[in-house]
Amino acid sequence: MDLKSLSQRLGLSMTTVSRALNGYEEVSEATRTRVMEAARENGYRPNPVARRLALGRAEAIGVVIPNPPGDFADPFFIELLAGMGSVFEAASLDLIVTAAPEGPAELPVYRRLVEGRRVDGLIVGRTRRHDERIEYLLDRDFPFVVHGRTTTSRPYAYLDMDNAQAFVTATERLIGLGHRRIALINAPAHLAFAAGRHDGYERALGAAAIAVDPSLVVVCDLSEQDGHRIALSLLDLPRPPTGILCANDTTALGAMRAVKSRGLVVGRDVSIIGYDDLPFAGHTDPPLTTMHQPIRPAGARIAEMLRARMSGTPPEELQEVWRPKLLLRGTDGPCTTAGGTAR
Amino acid sequence: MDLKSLSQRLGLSMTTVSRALNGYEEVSEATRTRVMEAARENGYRPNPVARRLALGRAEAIGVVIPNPPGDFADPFFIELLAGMGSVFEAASLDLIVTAAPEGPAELPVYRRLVEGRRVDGLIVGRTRRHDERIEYLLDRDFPFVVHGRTTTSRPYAYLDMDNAQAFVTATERLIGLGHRRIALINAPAHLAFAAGRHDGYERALGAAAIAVDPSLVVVCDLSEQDGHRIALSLLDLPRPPTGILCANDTTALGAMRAVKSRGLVVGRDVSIIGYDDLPFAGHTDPPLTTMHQPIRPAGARIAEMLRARMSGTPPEELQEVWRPKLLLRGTDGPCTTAGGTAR
DNA sequence: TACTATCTTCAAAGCGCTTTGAGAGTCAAT
DNA sequence: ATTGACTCTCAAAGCGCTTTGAAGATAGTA
Repeated sequence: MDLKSLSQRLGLSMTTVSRALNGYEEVSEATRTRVMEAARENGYRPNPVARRLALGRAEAIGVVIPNPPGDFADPFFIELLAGMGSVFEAASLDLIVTAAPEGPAELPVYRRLVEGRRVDGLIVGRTRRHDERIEYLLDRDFPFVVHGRTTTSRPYAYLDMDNAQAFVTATERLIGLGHRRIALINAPAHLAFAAGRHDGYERALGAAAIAVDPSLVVVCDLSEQDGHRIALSLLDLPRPPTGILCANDTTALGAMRAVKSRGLVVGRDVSIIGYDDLPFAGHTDPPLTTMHQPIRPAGARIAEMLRARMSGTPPEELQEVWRPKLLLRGTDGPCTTAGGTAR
Repeated sequence: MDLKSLSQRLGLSMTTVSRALNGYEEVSEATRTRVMEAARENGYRPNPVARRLALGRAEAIGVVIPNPPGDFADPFFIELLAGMGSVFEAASLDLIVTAAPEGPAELPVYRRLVEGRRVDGLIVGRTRRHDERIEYLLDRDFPFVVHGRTTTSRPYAYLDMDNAQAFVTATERLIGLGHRRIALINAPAHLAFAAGRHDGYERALGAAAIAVDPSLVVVCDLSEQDGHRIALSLLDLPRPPTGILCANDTTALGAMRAVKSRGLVVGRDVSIIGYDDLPFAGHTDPPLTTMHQPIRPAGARIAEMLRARMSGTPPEELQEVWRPKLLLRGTDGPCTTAGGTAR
């Protein structure tokens, strides 16, 4: 059933039927209801492709999921997708998902989407401190929303977590528990959120008049293995930390394994705080104290922001920072070591 | 740069340029290279929407991710997406992702994709024993590939894991370690793979002449919580099991927690085997023995199968069953209890 | 030279929708 | 009656591509 046969059946022109269906003023109420009814009865669905051609829009949104070639892709991405999905579905926008590894193959994927007119808007995730994807999109004045933040002089729309605040909170928690030697296992410096976390960590230490010990600040590739390796090296320090802040839950898992393998007890000898609150976090042994962020709502909000951006809202009005919440579970505890050193 | 201006610039008709670009025979080699070159120089990309309208295809594939309203969506789905992504990208097919919870809202999402001509093919996951999505697609003769299997009299394309074989293997492993009281925490019966797993379990027990004890076969909703609850009830049995086979790794996590909370040691007092090999599985304490399946390659293969199906390969030729591998880690061990009972 | 066979190229007709610019019909005011 | 102001409806022109059916150019044969 296409527009033509529907309008013939109704004895109306295609124009009138199309207008009735799309809510134009110039159609009388009577004809409109008549048309709507007939459309429903005949199961008429406008051909989206024809519609797009006429409108000159793609009626689609693009997301590129960053998948490290070897690793598992970040599981939280699917939650973000689910959150966005509901909003786009309601707006009958298609959500086009592509996978690309970080690196030289990444930008071409974005170009294909943008220059090939396959999408009307993009969502950018796993943001880097300097991010050429964002520069590219800004250059072309293409609508997009970033999950995270980057460094650029031009305004852009984003929804970010307050990483600095999160790590102030986490650090303060450990300080409040009596810890003085607190390590930070951070993400690689090129990722945007790493800087904020480092800031928060130093700020909280400063406020408590604790000197920053550079040997306690280390970078990890976000894998469990690397978290394990790095935590071991921290524990082998002459004066090892009694608390460890981790870049994410996966890293925290590795750190826990390291602590246990040294015969120490997590949450007693060494406190650990993660970040993300992945599904497994409540179920480790002991359950992981971590920073929780509402991922699905964030996805939904990002989708709404993108819709606003696409209909002309200036990027300055589309900038939000959400605060993760500290979720106390079992891996943090009072510092039990005199002098603030484990063992 | 559109086809018209490109052909004008070349002094050729749109027909010839279009044909040259799309590899038709009727164009001389000389013109073809001339056209190709000009297209590249001018950065010409055919408008996909116009192309689709003319061709009458959507050039897109649909996937619906099943997201339980409350829970985290299954993390392995993103791996499947990543696997499919590369294949579709190469074929320049768009991958359209929608989220829908299992239930009454699910089929309408499929109908919208199919009847709204938004996709040329679909991938169906989280297959149910009786699956109305599959019946619907078969009724309409719409191309699709199933991840899993279902019960229907009509042939359809699928890639499934050999669940029966997997659970034969897992069960035999425990039997080989001396276990006699082996529990099965299975998935809800309406999910397709549950039956196969139950079969495999019983088959292996039968082969070892061990009677099936119905009180050792229980159903779980696949969450950690439920796995924990059910494992506790198993351990409270008059004659508790010494080995537990779990429907998935998440359930296994819950079971491990239950065992520990009873003061028992996982892998010594009670052996546990999971299924999926999720990223965390190697990093639990002790590391989880589980069944591994190559998810990303499976996604890629499913994508290829769908392309074949869309170009006419009969479904009978597109049916594959892959064998998961048993990954021995630390949660299985010899039965230490005389009489085959824990404690 | 005329005529057919073969190779290249083209103009024009869709694909199914939206939208422009204009034409009918209605009614109150002149 | 005439005019103007609305209200409702329509035919036709795109949107940018593919493809059909036909024609022009070139070469081969009689």
